[in-house]
Amino acid sequence: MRTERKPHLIKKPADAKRQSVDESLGPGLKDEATEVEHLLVEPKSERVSVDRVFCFGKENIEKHLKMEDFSCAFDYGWKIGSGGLDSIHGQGGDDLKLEVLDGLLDEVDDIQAAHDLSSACEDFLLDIEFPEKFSELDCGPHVGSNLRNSSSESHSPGGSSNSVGGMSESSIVTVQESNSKNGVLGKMVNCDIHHTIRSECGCQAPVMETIRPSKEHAQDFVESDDEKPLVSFIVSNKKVKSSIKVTKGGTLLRQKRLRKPTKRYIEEFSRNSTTSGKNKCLKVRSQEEFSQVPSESQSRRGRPKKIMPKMEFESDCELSASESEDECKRTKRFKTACDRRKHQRMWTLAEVIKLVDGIAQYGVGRWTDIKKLLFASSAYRTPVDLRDKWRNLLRSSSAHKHNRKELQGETNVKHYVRPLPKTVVCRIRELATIHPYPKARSPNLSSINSDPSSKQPTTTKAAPINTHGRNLRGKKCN
DNA sequence: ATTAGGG
DNA sequence: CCCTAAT
Repeated sequence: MRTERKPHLIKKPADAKRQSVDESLGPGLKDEATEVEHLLVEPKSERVSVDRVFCFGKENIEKHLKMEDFSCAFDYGWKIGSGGLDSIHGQGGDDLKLEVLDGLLDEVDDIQAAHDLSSACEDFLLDIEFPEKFSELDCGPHVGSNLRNSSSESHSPGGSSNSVGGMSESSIVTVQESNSKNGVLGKMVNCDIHHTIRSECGCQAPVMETIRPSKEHAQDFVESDDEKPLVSFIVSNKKVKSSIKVTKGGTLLRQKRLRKPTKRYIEEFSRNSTTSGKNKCLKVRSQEEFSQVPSESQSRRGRPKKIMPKMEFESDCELSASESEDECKRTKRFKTACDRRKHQRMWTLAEVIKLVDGIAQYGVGRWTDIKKLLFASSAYRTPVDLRDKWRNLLRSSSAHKHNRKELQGETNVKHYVRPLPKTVVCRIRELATIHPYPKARSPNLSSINSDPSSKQPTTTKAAPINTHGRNLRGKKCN
C-alpha cells in the first residue's frame, strides 16, 4: 500500500509543477528542464542509475554534451553552495552522513532543499569518478559551450529574466521531487508557499544578504514577476544562490541543470522509485518469513500485479536490482518486455513446508485459501504458483523415491540441488496419498500398479493420515 | 475469479 | 513460470 502510494504522490506534484511551468515556458524549455530533473533525481534513488545517466549520454552526442553541461552545472552549484550558503551548511551536516538519497529525502526544509541538492550532487559526482573528469573539462572551457548549448537548446533565450524564470521553475520541480520522495506532499506544497510568502515578505533577506548578486537578480525578477510571480519568487529564494556567481553563464548553466526529464524518463524514474520503496518491504517480508535470499529478482512478473496489486514488493536485494537494471539496459526501451519477464523465484524449504502445511490443512486445490493464509506475506506466490509447486513436489517426491532407491549407492552427488529433506518428502508423499493431485491420481484407483506416472504413493502408507479432517476439495479423494 | 491442465 | 480452457 504504502509503496504504491509513493509513486503516485511523486508523480502528481511533479506533473503539476511541470504543467505550470509549461504554461509559462516554451515546450522546448520544458523538455530540457524535465530532462535535467530526471538526471538530478535519479542519482538519489539509486546509484546504479548513475550509470544509466552516463550511458544515456553516450547514446547520442547531443545528450553527451548535455551531460557535460549537467556536470558543470552541478559543480557550480556545489561551489556556490559551499561558499555562499555556509550558514546553512551547519544544519545540513546530517546530509553528508546520510546517503544521498536519505539526505535528500529527509531534508525537506525550504532553502535547505536547494543546498541539500547541491551537496547531494556533490556526493553523487564524487562517487562516480566521471564527474571529476567532467568537472575539469567543463569548468574551464565548457562554460562557453554551455552557454551556446543552453541558448540553442532553450527556445526562449529572450531576456535573462525569462531564462532565469524558466530555471527557477525547473529548480522548483526538482526540489519537489525530492520532497515527494519523502512522501511529504504537504511539505512540498508548504515549501512552495513558504517561498512565495517569504519572497513577498522579504524574508529572503538573509539569503540576499549573504549573496548580493542575488538581490540584483531578484530585482530583475521582480520585473518579470508580473508574468510569473511564483517563479520569480522561487528564483529569488533558491536559485538566486546558484545565479549568484555567474550572471550570464549562470543563467545558462542553470537552464541546463534544470532541464526537465522526458516523460519516458519520468516514468522510468517512478518505476525505479517504486522498486526502491519495495526494497524496504522486501526486508520486512524476508524477516517475516525467514525466506531465503531470492536469487532471482525483481522485475518479476506481471501477473502478481494484476492479481494482487496491493502487495508489490518486487525488487529484492541490491544485486538483483542491479541485475534487473542491466536487463533493462539491455532491452533499453523495451521495458515492457523487461517487465513481463518473470524471474523465477526459488522456492525455499520454508516455503515448501508452509505449502505442505497449508495443503494438509485445507486440502489440495484450495490454492487461494492457502495463499491467503500462509503466503499472505509473500506477494510473489500466487495460488497458481502454489499449485504448480505442489505439482512439482509431487513429481519430485515420487521421483526421489525411485531415484533414491536406485541411485542410493551413488549417494546424492547428483542431487546437487535438492533442498528437500526427507521429512518434507515424507510429508509430501503422505499428502499425495491423501490429496492426490487431481488428474494425476485417477490412475491410482483404476490402475493399481501399472501406472508409473502415479507416484506409487500408496506404497508404505496406504491409509494412514487423516490428520486433516478436511478433504473439502477432496475432489477425487477416495 | 479460481482451478486444472498443458507447454 | 506462463498460458489457456473450463467452471
